[in-house]
Amino acid sequence: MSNATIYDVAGAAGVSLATVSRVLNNPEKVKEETRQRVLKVIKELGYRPNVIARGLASRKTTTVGVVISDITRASVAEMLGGISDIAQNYKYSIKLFAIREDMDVLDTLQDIVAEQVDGVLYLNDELSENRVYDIKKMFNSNGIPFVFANVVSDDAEVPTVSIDYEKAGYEITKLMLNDHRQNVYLLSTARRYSVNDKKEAGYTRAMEEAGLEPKIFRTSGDTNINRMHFSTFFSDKKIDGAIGVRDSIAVSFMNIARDNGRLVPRDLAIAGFQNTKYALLSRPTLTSIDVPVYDIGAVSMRLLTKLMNQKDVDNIRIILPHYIVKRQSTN
Amino acid sequence: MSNATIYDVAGAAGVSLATVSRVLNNPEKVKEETRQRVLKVIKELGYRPNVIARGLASRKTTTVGVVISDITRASVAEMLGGISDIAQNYKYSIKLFAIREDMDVLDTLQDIVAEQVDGVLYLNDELSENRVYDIKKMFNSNGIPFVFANVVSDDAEVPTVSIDYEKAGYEITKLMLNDHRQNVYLLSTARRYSVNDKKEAGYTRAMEEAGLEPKIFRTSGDTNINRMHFSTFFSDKKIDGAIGVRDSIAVSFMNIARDNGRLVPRDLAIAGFQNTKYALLSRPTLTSIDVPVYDIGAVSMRLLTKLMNQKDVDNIRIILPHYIVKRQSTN
DNA sequence: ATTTTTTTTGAAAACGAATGAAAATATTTT
DNA sequence: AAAATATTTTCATTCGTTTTCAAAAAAAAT
Repeated sequence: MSNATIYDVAGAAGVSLATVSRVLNNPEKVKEETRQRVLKVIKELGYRPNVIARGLASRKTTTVGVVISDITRASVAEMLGGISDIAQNYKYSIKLFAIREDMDVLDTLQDIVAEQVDGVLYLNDELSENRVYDIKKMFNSNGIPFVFANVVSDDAEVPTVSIDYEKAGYEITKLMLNDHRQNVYLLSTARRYSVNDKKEAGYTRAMEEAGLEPKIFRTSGDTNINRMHFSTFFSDKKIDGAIGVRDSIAVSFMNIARDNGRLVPRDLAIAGFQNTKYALLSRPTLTSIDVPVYDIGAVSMRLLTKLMNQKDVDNIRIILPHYIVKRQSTN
Repeated sequence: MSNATIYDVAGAAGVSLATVSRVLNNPEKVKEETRQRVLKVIKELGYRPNVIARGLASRKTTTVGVVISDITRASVAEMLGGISDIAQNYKYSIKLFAIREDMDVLDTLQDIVAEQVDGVLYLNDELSENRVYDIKKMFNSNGIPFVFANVVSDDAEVPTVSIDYEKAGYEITKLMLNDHRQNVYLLSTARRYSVNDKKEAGYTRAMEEAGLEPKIFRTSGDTNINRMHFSTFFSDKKIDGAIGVRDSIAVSFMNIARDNGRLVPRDLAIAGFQNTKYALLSRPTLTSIDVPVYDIGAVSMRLLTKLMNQKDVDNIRIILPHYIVKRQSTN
């Protein structure tokens, strides 16, 4: 049990605990000589300050709460990777809070507040504008800094980090239209939320500019259900282009199209969003919008540290660049 | 700022803070009538006990540390899903600790100890037996319960949850041999660690039983490097079966085999490990060993809660069942 | 109506560190 | 060498809970 406390260190070094505390937190305030002595004892005893006690006394836990819904999704995991790397640089710990469908979100957030985290990172692209507003209000009233990662919101006071999804939707649609495709579908999700709304907006803008009717098909995320839904496409619809709001949707659509005898990309161009490994491992490989998920995580975390340290931040709404990775599934 | 403390509650309810504390922690010890009164005030004030202060006083944080290396890997993320669900049931919070290549593991673990977590879950299938031993020693000397998830170790005192990888390796190899394949390769990783050692052992046993020479090919995890390495296979080697220690390895090998004109499964049978989404989204779909990753996470967490609560646990080495999911890449 | 037993409450001491004010020591100025 | 000033260290309090011990109140037994 190497449970040396600050008292043990103080005793062994022949100083008061205040001095030990200062060696750790304000080293410049203690004389070089005593500092070295204390440092030596600290090393000998293998002392590490009890993070909980420190948290109580200083009212800072150097811990950030990260709120996620489905960690299983590749993008979430990768974002977490970015967060974790930066958090480590700034010596913050990460507490994970998974929000399940059946839970009262605001109530859970209250719990997070009780956990005394110094700030919160909210990862969830499936948020509606109303939800964002509620969450903002709740954290503000508790004085807890927060950042939304990969969320878009029209509220200029909400700190967010994401890409310009409208533009991305526009560009990828444009890519197909320039290739003389006439029947380009957007495969979106059944549930509505702001990120996908933007993609849809961009898609719609491109279609309308070209004098074409936008055709949005909504599906659940589930792969098996998709198979059923998608099959209907190939009986009569003369589809020649499809954009999935996620790579996994695009890939499973592509597989089913090929099962139905369509040649990709000759008969049918397909593209996805997110540029995950699916896009790379599929055959043909999938054209996809590269969303810098890792960076979104990293940048959010960096923004959050600034907010936590009261630095006046010039820009709380960060848009990162995206680009289209062209692969075999489009011309 | 809804920062009601236990004092505020005590004051408003006209009782001492000890009573309020009891209402929360030993409700049966306080008279029904006062309990209701206190509970009412708690609700009115929106009081939630400060988790940090509680942690200091009780020396329990109801927090578990989860140690991971690469969260990006699908299996890790899914395991985390299982952990998170169970942790929530038992009201434990999760603190995430990512260990990077360049870090001193033992030193990091000391930090985790300083964080006062009640227990630790170590997720990492890439551990050597020595490492496991060091980690065990370190946690034992600090009296912190721990469980290794998806790790195999020969040390009977180390709590682990995993599947029988040796058996799985044997079975999947057997599947190919029964199909009269003669040149079955195992595609393993360059770095050695116990989980893959077991897979290799199972593969080797099956091959030797059949009087065939085991052929293990070691590759890095990187997809691009794989491409180079794998290509050499198709110039002269008369390979007719391949087992990847991960789905992603198997899929990328399969893609390259097809690029080289091999027909799967006619010329070449392929199988993977883990049964991830890759296996499902690849064409042909990939035969794979289903490792119940979510369950491994969930069961580890449950085992850990038992250990944290000093319950005498009958079995600290849990083997979960696996099964082979046969798909198009094998006959 | 006492006394005894049981239940319910409160006062006060932890828990381990941070911190502002005061004391001690060292340094500079005169 | 004393006074003034600056630096370093210690003292005492605080953070918001849990928990022990003892006192008070209520219930049961006489």
